[in-house]
Amino acid sequence: MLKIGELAELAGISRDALRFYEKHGLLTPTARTDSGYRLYSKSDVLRISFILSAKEVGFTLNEIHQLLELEVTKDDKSCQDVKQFVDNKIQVVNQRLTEIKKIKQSLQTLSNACCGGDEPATHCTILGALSVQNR
Amino acid sequence: MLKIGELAELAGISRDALRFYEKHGLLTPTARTDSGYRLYSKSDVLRISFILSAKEVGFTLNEIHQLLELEVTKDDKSCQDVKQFVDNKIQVVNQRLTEIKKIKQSLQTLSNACCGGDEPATHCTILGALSVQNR
DNA sequence: CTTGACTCTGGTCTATACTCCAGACTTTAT
DNA sequence: ATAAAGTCTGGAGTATAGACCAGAGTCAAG
Repeated sequence: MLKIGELAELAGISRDALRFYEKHGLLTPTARTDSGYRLYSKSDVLRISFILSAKEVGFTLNEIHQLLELEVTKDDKSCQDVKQFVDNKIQVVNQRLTEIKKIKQSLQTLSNACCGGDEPATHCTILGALSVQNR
Repeated sequence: MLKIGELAELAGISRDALRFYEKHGLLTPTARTDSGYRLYSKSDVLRISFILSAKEVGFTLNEIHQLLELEVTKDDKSCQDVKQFVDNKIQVVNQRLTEIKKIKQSLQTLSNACCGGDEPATHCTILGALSVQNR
């Protein structure tokens, strides 16, 4: 079991952020010491890593909450509901995937066009690379 | 040339958002009418679409600004600088790509495990699907 | 030539996602 | 045993990304 500072360091975020997530129902420590210190288990570590991954790619804490909520409420829901919700999210993720690939493509094009040498970058036209192929 | 309302509708955002982007140096309309109305050109449309794509996948307006800044400052910079900056961003994008693929994988696993029928979703264990394979 | 829709600037307000105290208690190291 | 480091709760403050509003000017249609 990890104390808050240890998990914070492991996850690369602040203690305050962990308390913030707890306050908003995203991650409740598995246990507390008698003196009230938060204790995080292995599964808490996995959970926080999911939260951070999801955040990284642009989900809001609210959306992440909904995703995690599924676990808690699944007994009260039909398979149908869960599947629908999840398939919906998959669509969102797919869209995001498409966008990010485009952006990568743009940056790659720019990088390739750019010789990398010492001279001014006048002909390394980023907007040519960036905007043309979006949407 | 488009007026602000027209571009707003086209891009699917608010007029206020467009003014906000302008205020923060992301998108200055190509021209103004004599009376001060903003006029947006075709390239402004491309630019806004890039901004929105980038935002969609989790870049902050600040990061987007940096990306677009490249275009403006490229004459003062060496190819080397530009290439370095861009290659750096590509790394970030790659990371994001990895994260989002993991999340998609997780959701997909969950969706597959879920029969989609009428019964309670007890065995559609999202955390099993979600957390195990992250990071 | 007026009415309604649109735009302007400037300002205040809001939600999200934290960060940063303060004051008190707990744990750890020497 | 005591000092330093860590943790607790509660509350205030901050940055981002806009939304919303007021009062005034502009434009297009009938």
